[in-house]
Amino acid sequence: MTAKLDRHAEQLSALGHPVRLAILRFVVQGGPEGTTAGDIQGRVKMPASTLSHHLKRLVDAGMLTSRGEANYHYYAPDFRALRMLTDYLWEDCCKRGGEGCC
Amino acid sequence: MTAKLDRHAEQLSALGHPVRLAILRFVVQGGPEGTTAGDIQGRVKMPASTLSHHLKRLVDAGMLTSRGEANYHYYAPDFRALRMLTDYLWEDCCKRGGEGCC
DNA sequence: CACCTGCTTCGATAATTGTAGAAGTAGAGC
DNA sequence: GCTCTACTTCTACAATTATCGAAGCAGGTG
Repeated sequence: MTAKLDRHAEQLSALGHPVRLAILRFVVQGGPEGTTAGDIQGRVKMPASTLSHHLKRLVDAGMLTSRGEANYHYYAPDFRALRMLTDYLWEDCCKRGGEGCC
Repeated sequence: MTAKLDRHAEQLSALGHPVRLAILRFVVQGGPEGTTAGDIQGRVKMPASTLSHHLKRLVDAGMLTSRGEANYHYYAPDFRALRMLTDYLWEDCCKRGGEGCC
């Protein structure tokens, strides 16, 4: 019970940084095929080491998956995880009274 | 453009802590009337000062609104902000190619 | 008008997170 | 097998965030 909450908090925390949120959106917009680290760097403009740290955080949180192909690294969104996360926020909305909210 | 991203990152960051996520869900489940700080404390079990700090963070991020009535403080969810936030994550999904994801 | 309740604000300390240069690695090409 | 590209990992320092006791404050109540 708490485990699920902690996991979702970790995911939200991973998204709770301007650079990582920009990365996630860019990768989401790029679709299931994935986007290379280089393309992401071209978008967010920062040292590779810093970018890599942020990408690792997103992968660890389960928001992105990564796959290496030749010497490129592709990052793809985990749509299922993202959907579960957004749904979680609305779960049991107003069950303790009230209405007309969701 | 970046302002909106920064704002949403701030909101996600506010939700990215187990205690605050638990608070938000509890308040969301409590409906539009709001939930008192005392009721929230009964749920999350922690010193009042720490709780108050977390509540302030959620209000500052615009996820909750607060209202004082007698000597109780009511916290209510900002459903509009929450909806905009969850929608934002999916905005322009796959517009750079790919399909079958959203 | 003391004084109690229900919370917030202050202040200090501990813990986590962000940043980026330098060094390391895996694969492609000559 | 050297070298270049495309990243990642290491390391260290800076900045932010979390926690909670103590003090403060705005209503109510006797």
